[in-house]
Amino acid sequence: MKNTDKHDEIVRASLELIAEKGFHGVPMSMIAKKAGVGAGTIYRYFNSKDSLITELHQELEEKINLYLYQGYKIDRPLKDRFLYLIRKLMQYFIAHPLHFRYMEQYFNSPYGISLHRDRVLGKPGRHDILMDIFVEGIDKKILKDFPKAALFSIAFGPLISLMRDHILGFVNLDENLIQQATEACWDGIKR
Amino acid sequence: MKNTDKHDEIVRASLELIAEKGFHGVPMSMIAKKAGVGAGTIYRYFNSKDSLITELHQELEEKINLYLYQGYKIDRPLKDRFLYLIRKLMQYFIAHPLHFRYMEQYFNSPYGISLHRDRVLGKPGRHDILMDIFVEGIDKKILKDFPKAALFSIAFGPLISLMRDHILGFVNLDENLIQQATEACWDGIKR
DNA sequence: TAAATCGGAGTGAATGTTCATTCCGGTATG
DNA sequence: CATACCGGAATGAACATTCACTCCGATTTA
Repeated sequence: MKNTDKHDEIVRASLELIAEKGFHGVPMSMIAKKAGVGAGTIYRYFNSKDSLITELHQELEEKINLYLYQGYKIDRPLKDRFLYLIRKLMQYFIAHPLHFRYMEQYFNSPYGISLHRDRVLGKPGRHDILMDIFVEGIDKKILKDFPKAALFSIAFGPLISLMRDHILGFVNLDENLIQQATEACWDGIKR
Repeated sequence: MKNTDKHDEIVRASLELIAEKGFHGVPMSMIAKKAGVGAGTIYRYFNSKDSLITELHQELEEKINLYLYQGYKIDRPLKDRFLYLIRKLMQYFIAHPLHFRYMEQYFNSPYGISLHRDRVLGKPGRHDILMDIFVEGIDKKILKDFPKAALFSIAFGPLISLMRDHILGFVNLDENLIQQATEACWDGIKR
């Protein structure tokens, strides 16, 4: 492979623009301009706008997973592992607000919904450390015996909502708030 | 008085289509077809697609508020009032899934974000029974002393997330789940 | 009362705009 | 000079919106 500068520029520009304006608010021409390339050049690196959107999502998800699993200790108690994960997730998104906005957009789109379906209904082949925790927790009677989707909602609903308000400037997610919120999430799913 | 049949048909068609496909997935021509009117007719009732979207939202919000405040007892204890509200909200959305999907779309759009800003940052002139409960609860030291936006997120994040999964068919929101979820919401915000 | 006229709701083809995508001439690279 | 790579004008499809026209019930006129 050769010069990936342009590829990266396109990705960066897309991320910034889409996170701010949404998928439909950003024409390819705008991405091209911001990336400093010709409109046609984008199509040398991506098949379509759709695949640009999807690939960008995958790229972000990989980055996030990598970050989450750094320092993850499989042998700690369930609660510790859970709190560790959501804490890191919040850290990540506070440090990368554009990533959050992008993922949120994606999640609230047809792409994201089918992805979510695969996750919470447990499509075979998908491996998800969080879902493993849920399964283990239900099994060991530590967590409520709810469908995985419900545990996910109860645990992540408030976090996502808080993150958004933080990034939009409606609240300031300080250490105290994070502490309380993560504890509340745990209390919501524990038996 | 004039005949409002067409107006109502347009509103009904818009609600169904937009709830299912999203704002951008629904051309005006599609709405016209489903409503059984000419494309131009829509513009006799609404100035633009934008105002159709906004007016539909307002209409729904009024309906929902009306329903919520039916039977609301201002003299009950704070906790009871809070639980009453979120319970009724869930009932409403379970009974009207299209309304939920529409409101969710709206909420996750630029329109909704500025509306949310007005709400949680307390734009003067807006009167919101829920925010009153938060203010009173903080004042009486019943609720955590967090910004209103944070209380809102912690209380409603899980509900919205659960509602969505219910409507998409990922979980079944039965009485038990509702009970547990609403209690968890309260526990999340109480001191 | 019957005919003529009016007003305004309703229509949908036409318009103009905004894109995603393509294409081809130019430019760097080897 | 040949090859790979780029740019951005050109293209065509999808849409929101407009407008010249039709239709029909109400109102006026004869």
